[in-house]
Amino acid sequence: MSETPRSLPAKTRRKQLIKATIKCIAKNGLSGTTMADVTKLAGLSLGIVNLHFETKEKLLVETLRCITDEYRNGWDKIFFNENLSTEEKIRAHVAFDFSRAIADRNKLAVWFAFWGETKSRPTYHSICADYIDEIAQNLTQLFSILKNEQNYQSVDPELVCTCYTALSDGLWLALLLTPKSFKADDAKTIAMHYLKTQFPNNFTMT
Amino acid sequence: MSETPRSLPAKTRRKQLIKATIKCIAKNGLSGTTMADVTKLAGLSLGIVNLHFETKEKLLVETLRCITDEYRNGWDKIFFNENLSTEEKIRAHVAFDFSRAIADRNKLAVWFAFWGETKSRPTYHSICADYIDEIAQNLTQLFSILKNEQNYQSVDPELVCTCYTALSDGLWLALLLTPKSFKADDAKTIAMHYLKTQFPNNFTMT
DNA sequence: ATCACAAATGAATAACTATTCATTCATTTA
DNA sequence: TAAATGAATGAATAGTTATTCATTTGTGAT
Repeated sequence: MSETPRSLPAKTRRKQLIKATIKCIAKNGLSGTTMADVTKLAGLSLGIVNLHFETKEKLLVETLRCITDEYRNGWDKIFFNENLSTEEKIRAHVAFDFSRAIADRNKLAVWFAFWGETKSRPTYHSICADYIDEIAQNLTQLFSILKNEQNYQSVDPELVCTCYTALSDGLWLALLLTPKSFKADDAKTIAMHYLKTQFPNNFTMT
Repeated sequence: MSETPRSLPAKTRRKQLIKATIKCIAKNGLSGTTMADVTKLAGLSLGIVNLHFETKEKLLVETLRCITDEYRNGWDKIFFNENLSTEEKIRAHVAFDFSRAIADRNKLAVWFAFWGETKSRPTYHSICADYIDEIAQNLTQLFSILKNEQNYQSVDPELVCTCYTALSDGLWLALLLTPKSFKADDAKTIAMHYLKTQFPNNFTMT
């Protein structure tokens, strides 16, 4: 019998509850997410969240941290991969932004749910501010290196970074709001279209 | 004495309550917005929302409709202004997107709060889907006209519209998340930077 | 087998919040 | 000026939901 054991390592349980929270936020919104919903979705008992996270608020914070960490880790793997050229790293970054794992509609709903609350919740805000800054620095650096390697005269790496990042966030919104007519591949095409305008020698050919 | 009269036309009261709701969502988030907060912010009594909107949910829906209408109306004024050239209309659109009235941080918080819930609330979703479609059609048309007027060979108006729209949404997010280091003027610069890549003859000079 | 321990349960509780509606109050009408 | 009207009030109510904790249950040690 491979029944789920009643007792499980704390880390596994926490992960299980966070996964249920993501599903629940996507399904009911942040304001409609209750402890009863989350625990039912996880197939566990009502009291379990308080056992593993103390409060609902802490569960939510850990959920946000989970998806920001996932994004940051994926991005680090690309940035610090010695086998990739600068161009390949940028390509990999775009592919990552619109991959199954990241551009998943449930997770997108969670991102936007928390973004909508950053103004009122300093904790959410600082978790977001953290990774945003780190990734902006790394991405700017990649654009800067590519500019020098390939002698692009008029490119402003910092501006291109801000522009690409905003574009990517906005494309995520389109994936969330109009999933029927707009797919991850369309988003990727548009992101590459922008990069082509800045680095025609690198991103024009497939 | 110019005290606020105790009794006021229903429309005025409704507007007053919607304004308070916007402030409240910005201050406390959608999940932290209570009837008590909204009415206190409006300087009115607890029961008044139910008197004018029946339920909290209906107040929220009208709040969303209020900001989408404001956006749509502003945009219509530009699009149907016979005194503006196509280029001027596009310029005016960018200026509008990052104007005081639209790129206001309270209102941005409201946009994102509702976007974060569209997946779970069909009503919110359909209100958004509505205006998105209309504006996309109009904006695509402007790009298409400009392309033909000025003989831009390789421009794809629909793609440019999707790209500009996503970029603009993403820049709004940046204004919401990093208000200290990123201002409306920076956002405008970046939006124009993108348009320059597509229509260098029109948007390169100030 | 038995015991001891830790994890999990879920009924009960406490806290919160939307909604109701009898009453108050300002304005208008006669 | 008095009566009628209906907008506004806010205490009371009803419903919802986070949290607690006494009890149950599975697991590993002896």
